[in-house]
Amino acid sequence: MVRGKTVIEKIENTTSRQVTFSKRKGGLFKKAKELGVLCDAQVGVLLFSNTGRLYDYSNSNSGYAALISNLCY
Amino acid sequence: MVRGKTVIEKIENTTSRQVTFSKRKGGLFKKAKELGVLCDAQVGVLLFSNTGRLYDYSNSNSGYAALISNLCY
DNA sequence: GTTCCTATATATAAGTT
DNA sequence: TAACTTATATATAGGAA
Repeated sequence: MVRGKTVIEKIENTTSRQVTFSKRKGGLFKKAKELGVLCDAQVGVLLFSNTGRLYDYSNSNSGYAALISNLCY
Repeated sequence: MVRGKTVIEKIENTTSRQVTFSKRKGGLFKKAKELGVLCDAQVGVLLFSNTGRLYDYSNSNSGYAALISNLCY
């Protein structure tokens, strides 16, 4: 998005990929949080990095479980 | 973010809130998709609007269930 | 409820420390 | 590694249809 337009394809360089993951994870969670507040919505975001690590965000009063529960019933 | 800086608090006007929800939902899903491609990550996003409607995005090969499954085991 | 327009706010790639 | 900088790409508020 900046010094050179970003092409949306897998970043092959491991270091760059991890840096981008960290930055965009922060951006995505921020956007999710804003959407929840602005629109009075329940929001959940799940991420598994390609190293298998889990990251998540939720603004649900009852945590992620409540969101999942809504899915199932 | 444009004609007047947006304050992050609940939008009281119902019409405006729904329009913003629709627009930001699109933006959030797009960001989630980009993160998945750029960083080779599995991504899931769940949204419940305040009218109770469910929206979701996932790039998991096996669908959202696979992401949830990873959470549980 | 969606889609286009466009001025401006925001996110962020690459570089630097 | 992680944090800061900043130029630029991108998202988006408000308006209109």
